[in-house]
Amino acid sequence: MRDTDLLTVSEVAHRSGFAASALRFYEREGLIGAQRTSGGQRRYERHVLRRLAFIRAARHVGLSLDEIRDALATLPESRTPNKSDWARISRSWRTRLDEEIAALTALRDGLDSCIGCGCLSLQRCAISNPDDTAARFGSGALYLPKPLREEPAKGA
Amino acid sequence: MRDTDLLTVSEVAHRSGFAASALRFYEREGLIGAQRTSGGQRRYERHVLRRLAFIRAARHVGLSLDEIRDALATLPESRTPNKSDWARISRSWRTRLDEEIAALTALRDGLDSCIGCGCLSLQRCAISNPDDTAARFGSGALYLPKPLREEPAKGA
DNA sequence: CTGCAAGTTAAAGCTGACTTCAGGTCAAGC
DNA sequence: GCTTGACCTGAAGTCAGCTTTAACTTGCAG
Repeated sequence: MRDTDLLTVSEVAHRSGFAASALRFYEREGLIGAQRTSGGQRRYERHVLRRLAFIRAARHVGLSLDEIRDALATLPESRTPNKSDWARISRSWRTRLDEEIAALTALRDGLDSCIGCGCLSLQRCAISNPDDTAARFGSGALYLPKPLREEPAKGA
Repeated sequence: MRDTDLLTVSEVAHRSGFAASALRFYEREGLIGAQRTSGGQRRYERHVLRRLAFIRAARHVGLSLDEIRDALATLPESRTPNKSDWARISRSWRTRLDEEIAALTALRDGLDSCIGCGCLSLQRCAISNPDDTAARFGSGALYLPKPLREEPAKGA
């Protein structure tokens, strides 16, 4: 019973909530690492769970895997990352979320006035104008709660 | 100079801000329609611009093309949609945006406490826990402002 | 030592919202 | 009538973030 402190793929999958295929994908993408048995099977150190927790949190906040990889790369390699490392690395998410909330709030408020006038004018409407500040968008993959996706408001 | 009131693909593309390829795509998907010349080229009626403005606004709010098609299908076919038609159809976006804002705010507040403790625990952290209410996410394609996507906060 | 669940790989597939390409046609100014 | 730019179609490509598949190997309980 040696290597009791190493975890198999299915153990990590179960404890992290990620599918085994996602773990392999993350490894290929350089987000996590793993040791191998003599036979070539993956064996994970326990700290990978914290890394995966970070990845999940970051995905929720809306970071791409590229951004997450960059963030993880700033962790010290010489020692096990501690609480303040994780705190530092996730502190800037605050700003990001604030900005996202502000953008959505601005959109909502613009919508209110648009509903009032019923315009949706390409020239004047802040929401539909492709050149408007509020309309210069990319396709961020922000994760939204299921309810918002599965019960699309009928009638709009 | 007949059919002066009909628009070509490039005119609609320029005035709506959508690429010509997107207009053809939207037509295939049943979101917009077009007349044809004897030679088979598209000629758009002016009201397609309002429809496209609606589509753009809806995309910004985060609706999928499926949802947009459903919404457009509720417009009257017998007459040209008026302001109150467009207002009705976009009113429910308010609720949707409110929910999205609430979800992000909850996430941000949870993040604050997580930064405080530096935990990111799979068992306890509201942000990284895969089973947590706040963590049951789908992959909504909410459009985020470019700045948020192009200047990923360094260090996280 | 055997049986079989769990693991391995590379490669292909999926979703959504489009864009790009190849190969050909149309329309309008001169 | 000719030239040229705008337009046509169907099919394939793109991107992210994974999942699925096929064919094969490992590792551990009995």
